[in-house]
Amino acid sequence: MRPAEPTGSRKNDRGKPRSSRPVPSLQGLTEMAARERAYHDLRYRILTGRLAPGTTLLETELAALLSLSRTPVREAVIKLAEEGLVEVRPRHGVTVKALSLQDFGNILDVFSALEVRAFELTAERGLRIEDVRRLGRMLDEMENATAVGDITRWSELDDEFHSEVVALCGNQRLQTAINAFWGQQYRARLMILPLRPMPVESNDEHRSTFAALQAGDRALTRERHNAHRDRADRQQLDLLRRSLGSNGLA
Amino acid sequence: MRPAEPTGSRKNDRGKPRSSRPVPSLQGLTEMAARERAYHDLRYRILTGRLAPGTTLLETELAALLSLSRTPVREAVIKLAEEGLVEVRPRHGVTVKALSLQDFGNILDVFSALEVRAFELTAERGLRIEDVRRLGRMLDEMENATAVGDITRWSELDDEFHSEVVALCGNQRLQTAINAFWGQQYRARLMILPLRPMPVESNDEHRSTFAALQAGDRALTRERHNAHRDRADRQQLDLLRRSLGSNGLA
DNA sequence: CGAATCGGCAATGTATACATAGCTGACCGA
DNA sequence: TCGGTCAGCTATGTATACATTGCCGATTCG
Repeated sequence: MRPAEPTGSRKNDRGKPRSSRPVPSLQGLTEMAARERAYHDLRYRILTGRLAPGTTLLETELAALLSLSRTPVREAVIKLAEEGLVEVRPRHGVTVKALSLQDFGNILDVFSALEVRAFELTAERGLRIEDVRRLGRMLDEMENATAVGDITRWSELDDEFHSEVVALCGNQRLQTAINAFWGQQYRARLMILPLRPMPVESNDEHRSTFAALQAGDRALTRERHNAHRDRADRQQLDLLRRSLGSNGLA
Repeated sequence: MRPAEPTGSRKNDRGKPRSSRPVPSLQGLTEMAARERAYHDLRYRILTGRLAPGTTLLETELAALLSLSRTPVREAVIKLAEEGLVEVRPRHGVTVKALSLQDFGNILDVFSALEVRAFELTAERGLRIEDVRRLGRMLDEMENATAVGDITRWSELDDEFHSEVVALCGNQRLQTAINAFWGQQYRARLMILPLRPMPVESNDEHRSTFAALQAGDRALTRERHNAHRDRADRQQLDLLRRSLGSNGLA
C-alpha cells in the first residue's frame, strides 16, 4: 500500500522562472509524487500522439495503466481537462480531444496574444549581454538549419527561442498561462511540420524582433512580434486546413 | 452519506458562450455538485474578502466549513491554487494569497493582453444590431452613473460592458482564461474602488473603442482598447501603490 | 413492427480509511 | 545552558469503499 515510489524529491516545485519548455522529455518521472506523475505521463502520451485523439478511457483504466489508484489520476485528469487536452464526459470516460481547425485557431489566438505580451515585457526589462548572446546563437543556428533543410531542428530551435524570450519576461503567471496553451498547439504543430515550407520569412522576422528586443523598444517589439505571429498563425492554419480538409483531428 | 443535494441540474456546464461574469452572486449554490459547490463557495468567500488574505486553514477545516468530505474540497482547492487565489503549503494548510503590488501588475498584464485580443476578435466578427443597442445602453448608463457620482454602479457597468464584449468574441478558451484572471484582479479592484476619481477618461475611451467595434475595424479596436487598458492599468496600480505603500495585501 | 418504459449495471462522485513524512517539542548529553 | 537527536503526532497524499445516477437493453404494449 505504499502510495508512491521512493519519493526522494520534492513535488511542490514552485521554483524560479525556469525556462524549460513544458515539453515531452519526462526524465525523472519516477521520483515525482503520484499526482504529478499521472499528469505528466498522460500529458506526454497525449502530446506525442501515443494516446491518439478520440481515445476514450475510463478512470479505472487510466489508473491501471499508470499503476495508481483513481484519486491521483482523477486529479491529473481534471487538470488536463482544464487545459483542454481531454474531455470528461460524466458517464463515458475521458476522451483525448481532437482539435478541430477552429479549436486550433482559438488556441493560437490566445497563445499569440500572451506571447506577444511576454515579448513586450522582456523588451521593457531589457536583455542582459549573455541573453543577447544566447538568443543570437539560436538565431544563427536556426538559419543554419534552414540552409541545410533540417526543418525539425529548426522547429526545435524556434520553440526554444520563443520560450527563452518568454522566460525572460519576469511574469510567472504569464509564463504559466503560455505553457498551458503551448501544450495545446504542440500536437497540431507536429502534424504540419513536414508540410512547412522553409521558414525564411520567420527567420527574418525573428531577426527583426530580436533587434527590437535588444533596443529595449517595447512598442516596436509588440508591433513586430505581433506581425510575426499573425502571419505564422495564418500560415499554420492554412497548412492544417489543406492537410485535413477542415474536418480533422490533430 | 448522500453525496450531493437533490442535484437536479447538470454539472457539466460546457454551455454556450455565456456572458455571465464569474462573479460573486452564488444563487444556485445548493444545486451543484459538491466539487463545484466547494469551488464557487470558497472563491466567493475569497473574492469578497470573507476569507481574508493570509487566512490559513487545513483541508479538514475547510471540509468542515463546507460540510463536505475532503475529496471535493481538495479538488476545489487545487483549482483555486492553479488560479493563484490560494497557496497550498504541504504541511501548513491552504493560505489565501495576499496580492503584492507586483502580483497585481502581473495579473493585469495577462488580463489586459487577453481582453484586448477578445475585443479584436469581437470587432472582426462584427456586432449585431441588438448587441450594439445593448452595449450602447450600458455606456449611456455608465455616463449617467458618472454624472451622479455613483462609482460603484459605474464599476459594475464597466465590468458588464467589458465582459459583454468578451462574450461576443466567439473564442470559448479565451473567455475561460479571461474569467480566471478576472477573479484575481477583482479583489484589488474592490479595494481601490472608493479611491478612484470619476472615470471620465474611461467613458471617453469606451465610446471610442465602441465606435471601432461598430465599424468592425480590428486594428483600430486593438489600438484603442490597448491604450485604454494601458492607461487604466497604470492608474489602478498607482492607486494601489498609494493606498498600501507597496507592501500590502489585497 | 416500432416505440416507450422499466430494471439492471457500471462508472463516477464522494466519503472514509490508512500510511507516510515532516514538524514540534522534549530529553539527553556536552 | 544550549544544541542535537529522536519520538510522537498530525496533516496530507493515496487507496479503497460505497452509493447514486444515468445509460443500455430488454420486454411489453399499441
